[in-house]
Amino acid sequence: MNVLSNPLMRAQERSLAVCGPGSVQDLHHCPQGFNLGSRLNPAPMLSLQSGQKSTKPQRELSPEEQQELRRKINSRERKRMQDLNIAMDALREVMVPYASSPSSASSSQSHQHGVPPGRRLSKISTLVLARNYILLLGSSLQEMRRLLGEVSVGMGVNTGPVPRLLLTGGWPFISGPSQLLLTQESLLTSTSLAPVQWSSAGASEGPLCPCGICRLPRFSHSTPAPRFPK
DNA sequence: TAGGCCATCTGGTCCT
DNA sequence: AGGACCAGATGGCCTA
Repeated sequence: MNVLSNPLMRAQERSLAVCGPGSVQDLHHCPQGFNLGSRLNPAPMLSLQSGQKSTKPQRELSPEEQQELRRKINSRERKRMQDLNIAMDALREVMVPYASSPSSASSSQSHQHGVPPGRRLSKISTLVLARNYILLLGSSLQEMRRLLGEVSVGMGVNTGPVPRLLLTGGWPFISGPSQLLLTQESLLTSTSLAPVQWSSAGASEGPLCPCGICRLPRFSHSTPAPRFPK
C-alpha cells in the first residue's frame, strides 16, 4: 500500500517523522518550540496545575515530571483526534458513493467545498453530505408515510406491522450510514432524529439554512447552551 | 504563491 | 485528580 496516497497516513507519517509521539519534541512542538509559555497568559506556562481553582497549594512539578505529564496529555489528545479521524473515515466511506453520484444534490456541495471527483472528501464535506443524506432519508420517510396513509385509508385495510411502524413514526433501522455510529437505543431516545419537516420538492423551496455552509432548508437548529461560556 | 485542509500542541473548562 | 472535550495557534503539504 502506498502510504503517500493516503492523506491521513501521510499526515501521520509526517507527524511521526517530525515530532514522533512521546519524543522530547512533543513538549516543544518542534516546528516552533514556543509552547513553554502561554500565548494568552504571559506567566510561565506549563504550570500544569489543572484547574487552578483548588485552594490547596499544588506540589511543584519537576521539569522532568512536567515533561512527562505534557507528553501524556499530548499523547491522549493525539489519540483522541486519531479516533475522531477513524470515525470520520468510516463516515466518509459510506458517503463517498453519494458524493460521486451525478444526480446527488450533495455532490454539488462537495464541489462547493473543493472536492473534485476521485479525491478524498474533506471533513467538512463529509459532514455536510452526511447531513444531506439524513435529511433525504427523513423526507423519503415522510413521503412514504404519506403514500402508505393514502393507500390504507383508500383500501380500508389493516396495513400490517411494517407499515404501521412507518405510519406511527417509528424510525426505520436501515442498514445505512447512521448505523455506523448510533445504537438502536440512541436512535430511539434521540429527539434530534425526529423526522424532518421539509418539502420533498427539494432545497429550492423554503428558507435556506443561514449557516452558509449547508445551504439547506432550515429545519430547526438546536442551539444548546454553550458548554464553555466565555 | 495564495488558499484550503490537516495534524499537532496547548491551556482552559467541564465531567466523572 | 485525571480524563475528555474544546478552541486557538501554528506550520506543513497540496492544488489551482
